[in-house]
Amino acid sequence: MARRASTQPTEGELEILKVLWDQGPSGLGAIHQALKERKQVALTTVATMLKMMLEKELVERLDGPRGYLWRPRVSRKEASAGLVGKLLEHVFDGSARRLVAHLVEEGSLSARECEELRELLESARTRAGAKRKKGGAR
Amino acid sequence: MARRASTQPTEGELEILKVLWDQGPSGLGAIHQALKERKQVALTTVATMLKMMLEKELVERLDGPRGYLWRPRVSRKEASAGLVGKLLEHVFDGSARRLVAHLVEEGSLSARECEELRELLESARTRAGAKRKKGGAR
DNA sequence: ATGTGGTTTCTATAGAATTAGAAAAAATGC
DNA sequence: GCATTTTTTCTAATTCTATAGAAACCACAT
Repeated sequence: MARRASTQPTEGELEILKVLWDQGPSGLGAIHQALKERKQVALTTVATMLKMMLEKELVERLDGPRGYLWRPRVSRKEASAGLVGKLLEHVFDGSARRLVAHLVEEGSLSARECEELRELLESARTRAGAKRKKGGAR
Repeated sequence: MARRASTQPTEGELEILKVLWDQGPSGLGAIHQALKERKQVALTTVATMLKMMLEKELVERLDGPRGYLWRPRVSRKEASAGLVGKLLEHVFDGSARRLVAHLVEEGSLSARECEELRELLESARTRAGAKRKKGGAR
């Protein structure tokens, strides 16, 4: 009668990872400082979350000058893959095309971004079919 | 010492919404049936979730032939917007362009899909700047 | 009218996530 | 060395989510 034993970062954990991705290995204080900008949160809360993330192997600790430095063990890319995958699977029926279409419709892309992406897709198109690592329709 | 009072669908709720979006207003039995295809789950579990979703106003009930018919109160589009928004915000720093770039890099798009998207972006590019509803950089 | 079968409500458990106080431990400043 | 600050650990309350049994409810066929 329980739930998943996820290794995926939760939303809160993601916030911390984002800080670490952005500013590199940081001490508790620095992490707390960065988070406070966006949301009021106690120092010990951050500490507790880091501890949990350590168990989930989302971060590791390095001996730093003052206590530990916390470093992500998952890359932004890896975390993204998991989250995007879930989104695709649950909402867009596995169709990345539909996801992009959604972004376009929602106006999330500026004209310039559309342009950039067209170019990106242009070059990807020629490479696709060869590179192909695992999930064509993930 | 509490948490948000979210109105966002959870993963489980999303599964139910997905069923409702796909097959329209349905009775409990039909929903349960559809869900069972993917995961073993008890009928009462589905019923309880529907009840919670009712409180969150994610669904509404219509008097049907046998009990209620359950109907989504959020469109696929709305739910998508929320989820994609969160993903963008937390992982891609609000850059939809980076999200698409991620999809391309991950090989989530087939050559044909790239082609389709290029066309889609082509036409969007010309319209963008005029239409623009709210979140250019969401 | 009564049993049958699906539906709904009530109740409860348990794990995950979020939050943070208290206190211990460690480093730092003087 | 000792006070101060920072970090870490311990503990715990609260909420959310997922799960489902038990029982009440209701339509309806015979």
